[in-house]
Amino acid sequence: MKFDKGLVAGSSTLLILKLLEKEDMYGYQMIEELSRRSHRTFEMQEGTLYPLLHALEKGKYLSCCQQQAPTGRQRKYYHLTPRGRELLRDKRQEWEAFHTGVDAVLSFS
Amino acid sequence: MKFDKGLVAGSSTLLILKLLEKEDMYGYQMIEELSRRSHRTFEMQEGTLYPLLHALEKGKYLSCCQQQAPTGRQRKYYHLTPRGRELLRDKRQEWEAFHTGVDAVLSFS
DNA sequence: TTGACATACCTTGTTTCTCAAGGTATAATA
DNA sequence: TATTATACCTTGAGAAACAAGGTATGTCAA
Repeated sequence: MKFDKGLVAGSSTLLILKLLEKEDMYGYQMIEELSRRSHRTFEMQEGTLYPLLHALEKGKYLSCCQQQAPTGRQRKYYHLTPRGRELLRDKRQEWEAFHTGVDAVLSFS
Repeated sequence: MKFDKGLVAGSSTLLILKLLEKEDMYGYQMIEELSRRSHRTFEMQEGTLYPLLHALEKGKYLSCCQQQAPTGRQRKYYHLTPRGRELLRDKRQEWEAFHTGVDAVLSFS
């Protein structure tokens, strides 16, 4: 689905961090998983994901290690650092507050 | 509260249209009302609101008429057009879908 | 009366972010 | 052999918030 660019922008970090909460993943896999878990609601573009991953790595929220896949191809697996877990918690709270605020306005009559 | 710029961006149009659903308002009043109805969650900046109002007016989603306030001061009251009501409905649906998608990803375990 | 504050409108410049579009390279498949 | 899927990446255009600045009027206390 096509969303307002803004909504996507505000949530992409949260969504990616959440994906990595339980297991390490590589970029291509994240796009697949995000689509799957959201029931095809979110189809993140590569041009959105890769710069975001690089920024998160630079900020020490993610660490990265290159591994050989069973197929023989090279993959970059990203891992959530403790610092990244904190950010996930913060972003989650931010989302809750935001979501509550919007619904309060929408339900006003 | 301070939010990720993106989330604000994605919802500002929806929130403003919703404010005007039941009554006409002027810019300054919208900022107050939005803050009140969201329980101080959203403090929209004037630099965000005024360009947005102008864009919505240009797109015929809002109409505007200047009126003299009881205080003697000039105010620009904005009114939701039928076209604006359609946009409100669409933006509302977009928000529902988005919100459902995010929660689906966040509740995945 | 004068200074501060609230009301009410507006614009500019910076920054940040998505995404379309393009690129590279390898493995699998037809 | 050609195409598709996988897997990574960058560039450039466009959109939008917001800090910071501006103008002007009305109210109110010292």
